[in-house]
Amino acid sequence: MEDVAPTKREQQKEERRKQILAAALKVFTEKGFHAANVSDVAAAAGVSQGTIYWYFDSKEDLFQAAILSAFEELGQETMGTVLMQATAREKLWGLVRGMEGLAGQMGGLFMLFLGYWASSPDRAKAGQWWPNLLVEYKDVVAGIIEEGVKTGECRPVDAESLAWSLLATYNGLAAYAALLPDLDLVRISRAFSETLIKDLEVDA
Amino acid sequence: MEDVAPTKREQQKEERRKQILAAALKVFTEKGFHAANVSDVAAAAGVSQGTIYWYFDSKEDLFQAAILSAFEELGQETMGTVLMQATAREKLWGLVRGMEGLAGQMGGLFMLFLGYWASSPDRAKAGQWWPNLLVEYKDVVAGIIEEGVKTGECRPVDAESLAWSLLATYNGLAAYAALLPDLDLVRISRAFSETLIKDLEVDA
Amino acid sequence: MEDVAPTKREQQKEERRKQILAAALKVFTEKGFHAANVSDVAAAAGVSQGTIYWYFDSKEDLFQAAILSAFEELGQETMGTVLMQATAREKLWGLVRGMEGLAGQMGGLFMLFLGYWASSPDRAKAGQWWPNLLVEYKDVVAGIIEEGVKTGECRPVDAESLAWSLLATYNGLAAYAALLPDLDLVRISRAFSETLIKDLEVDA
Amino acid sequence: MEDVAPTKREQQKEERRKQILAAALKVFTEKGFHAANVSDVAAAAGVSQGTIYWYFDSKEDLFQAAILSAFEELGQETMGTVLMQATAREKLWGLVRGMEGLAGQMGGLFMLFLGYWASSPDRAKAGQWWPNLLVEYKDVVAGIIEEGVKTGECRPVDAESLAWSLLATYNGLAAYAALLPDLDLVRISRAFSETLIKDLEVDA
DNA sequence: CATGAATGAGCGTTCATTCAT
DNA sequence: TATGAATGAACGCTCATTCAT
Repeated sequence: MEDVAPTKREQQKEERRKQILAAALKVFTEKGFHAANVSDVAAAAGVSQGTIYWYFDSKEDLFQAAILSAFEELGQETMGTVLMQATAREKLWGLVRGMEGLAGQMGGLFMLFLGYWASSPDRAKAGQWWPNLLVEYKDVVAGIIEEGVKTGECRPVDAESLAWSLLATYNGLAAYAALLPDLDLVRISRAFSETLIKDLEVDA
Repeated sequence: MEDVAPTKREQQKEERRKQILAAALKVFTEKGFHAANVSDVAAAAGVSQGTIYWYFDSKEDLFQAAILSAFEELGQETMGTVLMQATAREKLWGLVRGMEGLAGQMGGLFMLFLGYWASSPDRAKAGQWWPNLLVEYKDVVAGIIEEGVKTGECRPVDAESLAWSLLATYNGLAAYAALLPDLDLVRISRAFSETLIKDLEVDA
Repeated sequence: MEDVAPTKREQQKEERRKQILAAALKVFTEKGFHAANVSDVAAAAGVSQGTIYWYFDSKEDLFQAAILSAFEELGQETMGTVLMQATAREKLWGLVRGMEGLAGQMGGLFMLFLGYWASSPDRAKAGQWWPNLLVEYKDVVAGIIEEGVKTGECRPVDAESLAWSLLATYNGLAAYAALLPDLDLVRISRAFSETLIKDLEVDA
Repeated sequence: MEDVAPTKREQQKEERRKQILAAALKVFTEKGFHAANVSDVAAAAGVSQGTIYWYFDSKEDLFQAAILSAFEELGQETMGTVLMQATAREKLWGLVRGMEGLAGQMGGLFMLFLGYWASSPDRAKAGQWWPNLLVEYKDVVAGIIEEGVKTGECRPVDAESLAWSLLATYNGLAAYAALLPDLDLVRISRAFSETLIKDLEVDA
C-alpha cells in the first residue's frame, strides 16, 4: 500500500498523540517536570502508562514534545501578527503588547523548561532545543529593531543586545508573575515599554 | 563564669555548618535540586549523611539555607556599595554595573531556585522566601529611582514598575547566560542600561 | 459480551494477592510487625518490592489485610460451627473447645496485632479494626450466654461481662502459650471451663 | 577505700540511674518500645544520649531494666498484702481485687512487654525474663488455691491450671482495657470473680 | 495497538550506637 | 562522668520503564 494520504489508522494515531501531548502539557505545567509522573499524564490522557511509551521514548521525550508543540502554537501566532505590521515602530509595539499578553502562558512554559533544565544531570546535553528557540526569537526582534534603525524610525542602537534585553525582561517578568501572583504585569509592561521604546524612537 | 563568647565547641559547629553549606551550594549548583542527592552533598562535605541531618532538618531546609547564605554574601555587598553613592544617578549606574557582574552567580542561584520551585508539589507554599527577597530588592531599587525623581535627576516615572522591570531584565539575562554560555552579558547590559537609564535622566 | 465472571486477568490478580497475603502472614508472624521488612515479604512471596505496593498501599495496609484475612478464615469457621449447635449449653462448650484449639493460631494473631499496636505512633487511631473484631465476637458470646439464661440453661448472670472475661482468658492464655511453649493449653482450658461453665449451668 | 556504705559518688550514680529508669518507663509506656527513641528517654530524663549509654548497655537493656523495676514495685506490694491475709478465701478475693486495681498499670506493662517481644528478631532469646515472672506469680496463685483445697475452703481442683487461667484473664482484660478505653473493668471483674471464685468455694 | 501488572534501582530520612572532648 | 556531634546501615516507598498478554 503506497497511498500518500494518511490512512485512517495514521490519523487515529496522530490524534492519540495529540491527546497525550495535551494531557502532558497540562500535567507538566501544573506540577513541573520532576513532580509530574508518567502515570499522571496517562491518567489525564485517559490511556494506560504503557501507551505513553508506544508514542514516546521516555518521559524526557514526552516533555520536550509537549513543550515544543505548545511553544509553536503560542509563539508563531504572535510573531505572525507582529510581522504583518507595516512599520518597525508598529511591529515593536505589537511585539511588546503581545509579550505582555503572552507572559502568563509563555512564562509558564519558560519556567517549566527551566525547572527541567536546572535539575538535569547533564545540562550540556539536556534541552539544547530551548536555547535554539531563544536565538530564533531574538533574531526576529533584532531584525525589527534594525529595520527601525534603517528606516530612521529608531536611533542607531545595538539591535542584537537590545533584542536580548527585551526578551530577558519579559521572561523575567513572566517568572516573577508566577512567583508573585499579585504582580500587575500590564502596568509594569506599560511603564517599561514606554520608557525603553519611546527612547528608541527618534523624536518626531 | 558565663562566657558570652562562643566556645570552641560552638565555633567548630559553626565551621562544620559552613562547610556543609558550601558543599551543598556547590552540589546543588552543579546538579540542581532534584538531580542532587543528599549523599552527594555529604560526600562533597566530607561527612556522613547522618551529619547533614544533624545540622539541617531536610534536603529542602539544606537547600534553602545554602541558597540564602550565598545570596546574602552576594547581594548585600553590592547593595551596600550602591547605597553609599552620593546621588541617585550614581546609585543607579552602580546598581546596573553590580548586577552586570553578579548576573552569572546570581542567575545561577535564580535558576537553582526555579528548578526547585517549578517542581514543588505545592508551589503556593514552597519557597516563599525567594519572592520575599525579590520584593526587598525591588523596594531598594524603587527607592533609588524615586530619590532620583525627587532630586530632579530623573523624569517622573512609575518607579515601582521600572524597578521590577530592571530586576526582571537582569534575572532573565542571567538565565540566558546560563543557557547560552557564549552570550556577551556585559555588552548587552551596556546597551540596555544606556538606553533605559539615559532615558530616565532629565536632559542636562 | 459483558462477562460478569472474573476474567483470567482478574483471577490471576486475585491469586497474586493471596500469594502475597500468605507470605506476609508468614513473615509477620515469624518476626513481628517492626522486625519484618517489606523486602522480606517480597522475597517470601517471590515478587519484587514494587509489586507489593501495586497490591497494597503501605506496610501497614499489608499488615492489616494479612491479619484480617487470616482472622476471618480462622474465626468464622469456628463461630459457624458453634452457632449451629442446638442448645446454648452445647454452644458454650463448643465455643470453649473451639477457642482451645484456636488459641495457638489466634493468639499468634493477637500477639502480632499487639506488637504492632503497642508501638503505634498514634494508638488511638491505629488498628481500630481489631477492637471492632473483639466487640463483634464478644457480642456473639454474650448472645449465647443470654440465650442460655432465657432458656433456663444458665443462671441469671451479667452475660456481657462474662463474655468479655471468656475472650480475655483465652486471649491471655494464647499469649502465654506463645511465651511458654511448654504450657499445656488443653489441660488449662479444661480445668478453667469446667469450673466456670459448670457454675453457669443450673443444677439439673 | 573499703567502706561498705555507699559513697556519695555511688549514691549519686544510683539516683541518676533511677532518674533515667523513671524517664524510660514513662516514655516506653507512652510510645511502646519501637516507637520510643533513646533520645526521647534522654530528653525526658534531662540527660544527653551519651549518658544513657553510660548507665545501660543498649536500648534493650534499658527497656528491660525499666520494665522490671516497675513490675517489682507494682507486684510485690500487692502480693505482699494478699499473702498477709489469714485464710485462702480472703487471699483469693484480695488477689482478684488487687489485679482488678492493677489491671491498668500492670496491663500497660504487659502490653509494653508484648509489643517489644512480638517484634523481637529472636524471640527465643528475647525477654525470657518476663515468662519467668509469670511462672513466679502463677506459683503464688496456685499456692493459694492449693492452700484453700487443703484447708477445705475450696473444692478439689487443678490449682495450677486455674492459676494460669486467672492470670490470663486479668492480663487479657488489661489488654482489652488498653484497646477499648470505655470498657468497665471493675464490672467485668466482679461478674467474673463472683462466678468463678464462688464456684471454687465449697457450699457453706 | 493497548493494557496494566511487574520490576528494581534509587531516594530521603531515622536512630541506636560510638567517641573525641 | 557527661556531652553532643558523628556515624552508617537500614528502611519504607516511588516511579520510569518493560513486557506478557
